Amino acid sequence: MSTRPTLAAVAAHAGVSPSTASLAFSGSPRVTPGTRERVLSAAAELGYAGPDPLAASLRRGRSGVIGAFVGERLLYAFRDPVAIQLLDGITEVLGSHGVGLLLLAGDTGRPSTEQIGRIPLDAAIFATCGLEDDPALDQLRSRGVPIVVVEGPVVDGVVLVDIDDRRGTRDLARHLHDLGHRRVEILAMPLRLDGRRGFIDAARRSRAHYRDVRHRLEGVEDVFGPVPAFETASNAVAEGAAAARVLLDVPAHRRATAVIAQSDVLAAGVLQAAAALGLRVPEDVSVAGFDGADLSWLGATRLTTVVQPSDEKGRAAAEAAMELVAGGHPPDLLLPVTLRIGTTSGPPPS
Amino acid sequence: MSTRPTLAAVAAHAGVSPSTASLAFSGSPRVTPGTRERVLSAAAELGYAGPDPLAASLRRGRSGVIGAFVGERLLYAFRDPVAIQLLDGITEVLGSHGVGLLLLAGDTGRPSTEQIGRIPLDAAIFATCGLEDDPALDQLRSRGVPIVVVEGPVVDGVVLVDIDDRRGTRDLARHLHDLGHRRVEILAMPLRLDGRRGFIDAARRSRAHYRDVRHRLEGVEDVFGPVPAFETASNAVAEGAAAARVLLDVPAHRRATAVIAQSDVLAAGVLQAAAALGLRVPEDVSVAGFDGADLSWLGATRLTTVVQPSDEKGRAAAEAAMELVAGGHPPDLLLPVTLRIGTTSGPPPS
DNA sequence: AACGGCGATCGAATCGATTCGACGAGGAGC
DNA sequence: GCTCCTCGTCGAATCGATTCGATCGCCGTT
Repeated sequence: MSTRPTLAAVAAHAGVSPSTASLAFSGSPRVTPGTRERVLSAAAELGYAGPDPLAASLRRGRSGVIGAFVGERLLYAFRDPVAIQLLDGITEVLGSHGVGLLLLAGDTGRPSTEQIGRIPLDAAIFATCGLEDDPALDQLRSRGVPIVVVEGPVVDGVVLVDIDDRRGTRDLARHLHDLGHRRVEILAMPLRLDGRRGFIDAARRSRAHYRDVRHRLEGVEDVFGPVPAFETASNAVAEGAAAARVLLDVPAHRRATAVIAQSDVLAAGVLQAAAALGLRVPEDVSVAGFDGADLSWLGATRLTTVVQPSDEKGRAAAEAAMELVAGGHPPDLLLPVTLRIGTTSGPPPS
Repeated sequence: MSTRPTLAAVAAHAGVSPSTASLAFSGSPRVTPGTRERVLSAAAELGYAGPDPLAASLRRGRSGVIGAFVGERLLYAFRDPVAIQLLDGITEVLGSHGVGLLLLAGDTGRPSTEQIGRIPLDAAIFATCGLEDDPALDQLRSRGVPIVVVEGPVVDGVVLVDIDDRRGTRDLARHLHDLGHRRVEILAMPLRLDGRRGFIDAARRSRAHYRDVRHRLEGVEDVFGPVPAFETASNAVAEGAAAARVLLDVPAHRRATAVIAQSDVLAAGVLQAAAALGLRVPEDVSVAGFDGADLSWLGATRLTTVVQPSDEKGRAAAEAAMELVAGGHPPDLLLPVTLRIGTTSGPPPS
């Protein structure tokens, strides 16, 4: 009893050949109901729970597992509402195909490199990590694993699922400009994960690791021209609040009339900081975000933001991955975003 | 070029046998540095990225993948700070072993049942789902996949990682009792996922799906005896707030002097509702939670709660799983919890 | 010089299923 | 009644690496 029965054993017990037994388990119509029945009951007698997935995978050349790389540490990704919706969209599609989602920490050195070599992946989705030079990406490519990248770099042979970050922020900036704002500041997500905070200069900007962050800067500049941008160390409410205290705690005549946060999470921090400083939103300062995340805990306040289809992004990425696995050539995708005007933007103080 | 090179091809190219090539790749000390070098450069020439994980897995009998079942839908699990910390603890340990984490939606019918049969798992961790009668559990057991259950049922041959829910709530209840409270109410997490809300009666309670919820009821009753308990439909802030409005929006003489929420998330909802109703905490009503989650967005308020080591729970579960895979027999585990008294509990109004 | 020992390399079996082409029997058509 | 076709079943090759035990050669020893 130390060893589990194999398909061959079941076949022998049922008095059929292994091939027939295999057909029976795969539910092929080429096998007689009676025979199938015999095989199944033989399996039941022997306590055989079905073909070994490992062996089947080897033969088929597919493991039924798709890897998702989420930034740096999983914990951070889990805290990001957008990443979560993205993952949810991915699992939704993969689940319906009977494919499992393997979580991998991207943007990091040793562990994942080793993992990638040992874990059978049918395809990989780079979900929320910059990767201009990710070793994991190269390794997977040389292994021939199909890859889908969400908001990542344009790489040959890799399917890209993107959203129109630049256009979205441009629309948002125009909205603020139309309201009369002329002095705005940007609260930026990290350009790379080195824990740095502070105003972004040209040198720093050129070392940006994340494409979406850059695009969201550019969108604002399309309307306002050069604008001061303050980089946060991570995309978190507390980070946004801390940065906003720096930006807003200055005399009114030098204060920006609008703060454009690059994410709703950061914007929530700005709202918190503004309240703490006794500034009214939008009377004293307008606040805008990006993502269209669920911020119901803000109460009656509805954030002016750019809504992106996070879950749709996940579904699209997963579907592209499935198509790649099937041997297809899905096209790159650019998903639209829409401006949603809430209660946090208004005319600048006169 | 349509087909990738195999280890055998590399071996031939390097002028060694496949076995030696394999040894070279696995970094065995039994192979001469010179030979290894020759094999590696042959691999580089042929564009061979290393042994196929699928084939290696079959031979080894291990896939390097461990499955984590999280309740119902991943999206909900992702919203739960405890579940997230748990997953983070799991990934931390698995990552250090070079093992991947496969996310699976438990507590659901079709898709996972099918997935389980097709995906090679070395072990499974049931993370946050009740499963008195989960078909996935049975299926995995009959397949011989080692299983670790976090706060799940006691099943023969399954390792249990648990926390002392009952003792924790008991300590908390005693704290409130010592303060003078005599009329308390419980705000409970769902007993099962059928979307039901309302006071829990005996019939409902007997159909409970989740053990931790039951234990947290019992802990309170150990001190106060029978106590009204209001069940929420899901563990979310908004749910807690909605339920708290029902519990608190009554004349003061009929109102509970303390609300014991079964999670910090629910407790946050209670605080929200109390504020909306104009009730001061803890002067008008004391509020307590469970988990010790990060609620820094509450500001200065520090919730009285029972702190559980969520990440430690994850690490312990993952380590137990690794030990099972290695053929060991890790013991069941009961992790301690500690009462943390914050600013939300005080004497009852006189 | 012969022998023993040791370490590097090789052969061959194995992991467990899938699948393609072949084969045989039974039924339909002429 | 004979042939042809079809449907169900079987054999055997294959997926790609790992690993145990055997082999072969080299070096040190007496």
